[in-house]
Amino acid sequence: MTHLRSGQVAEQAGVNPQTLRYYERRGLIAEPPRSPGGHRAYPPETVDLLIVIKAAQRLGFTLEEVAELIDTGRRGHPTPDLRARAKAKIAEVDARIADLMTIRTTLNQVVTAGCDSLTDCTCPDCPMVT
Amino acid sequence: MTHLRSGQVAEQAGVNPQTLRYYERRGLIAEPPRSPGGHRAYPPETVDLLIVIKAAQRLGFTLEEVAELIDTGRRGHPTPDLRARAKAKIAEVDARIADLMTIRTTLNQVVTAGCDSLTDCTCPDCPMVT
DNA sequence: GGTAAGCCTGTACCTGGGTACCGGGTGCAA
DNA sequence: TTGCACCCGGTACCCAGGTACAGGCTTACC
Repeated sequence: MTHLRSGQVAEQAGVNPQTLRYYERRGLIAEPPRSPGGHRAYPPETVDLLIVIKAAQRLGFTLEEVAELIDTGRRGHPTPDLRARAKAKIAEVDARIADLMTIRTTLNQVVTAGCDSLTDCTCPDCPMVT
Repeated sequence: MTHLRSGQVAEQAGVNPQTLRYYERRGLIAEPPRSPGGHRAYPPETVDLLIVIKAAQRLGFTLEEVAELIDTGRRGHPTPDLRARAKAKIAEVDARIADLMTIRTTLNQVVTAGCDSLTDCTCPDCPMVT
C-alpha cells in the first residue's frame, strides 16, 4: 500500500507518465522496485522528488545539472555546492538578460528609425545591419 | 564572373556551406541559377542577404519569421510590417526578461537562505519548492 | 589531359526535453 | 474468469537550426 504505480506518481507530480521513464533513463530518479509482473512500484517520495526537479528546471537548471545536484546532495556531503551552482546560474541569467537588453535596444531603434524592409530599408543609418 | 560559387558565398557571409542549402530549402534564399554542370551560381547580393538574415536572427527572429519578413519586403509592399513585428518582438523580449528576473530573484533567495540540498534542504522557509 | 579541390544529392545525426505509437503483458474488480 | 484500464520495452518522432557523411560529378589550373 505504500507504493504508487507510475500513472499515480505522474498524475500527482503533474508530469506525463512517459516522462518518468525518461527521467529514469537520464538518472534523475532511481529505478524503483518492481511488482512480480514487472510493473514499477514507486515510493511516495518520488512525487516530491519530481516536484523538486520541476522547480529546479524552472530556475534554469538543465536536467543534467539537476541530476548532478541530486547526486551530490544524496551523498550526504554538506557541500556548499548548491549555493555555488546557484551563484553561477545567476551569472548566466545576468548574461542572458544583458543579451536581451541589447536586442531590445536594437529592436527599439528599428522601430523608431522607421525601418521598412529587411533587405531594402530606406531609413537613414539603418540599425539592422550594424 | 558576376556570380559566386556556394563556398565563396558561405565564406564571405561567414556561414557553413551546408547552411546555404538549408536556407534554400527553408525558402530564405532563392534557388540560384546553375552552371551547365549543375553547380549553383549565386549573384553577389546573396552575401548581403545572408548577413541580413544573421542580423535578424540575432534580434530574436526565427528563420520562419525572417522568411516572412523577406517575403513581404520583396513584394514591394510599403507596409509597416517590419516595425509591427519589431514591436511584437520587443514584447516577447520583455516577457522573457521578466521571467529571467523572477528566476534571478529566486536563485538569489536560494543563495542567501543558505539552501544546501535540492532534496533535503535544512534552511528555514526554503525557497526552492515554493 | 590529369589531378585536386570543390560541389552535387540524399540521408543521417546533433542538442534538450520530452511525447507518441505499437504490440503485447498485468492488475484488479465484478 | 473475463473485461478493461493500465503498464511494459523499444522505437520513432517533435521543435529549431543547423552539421556531417557518403559516393559521385564538375571545375579549374598546370
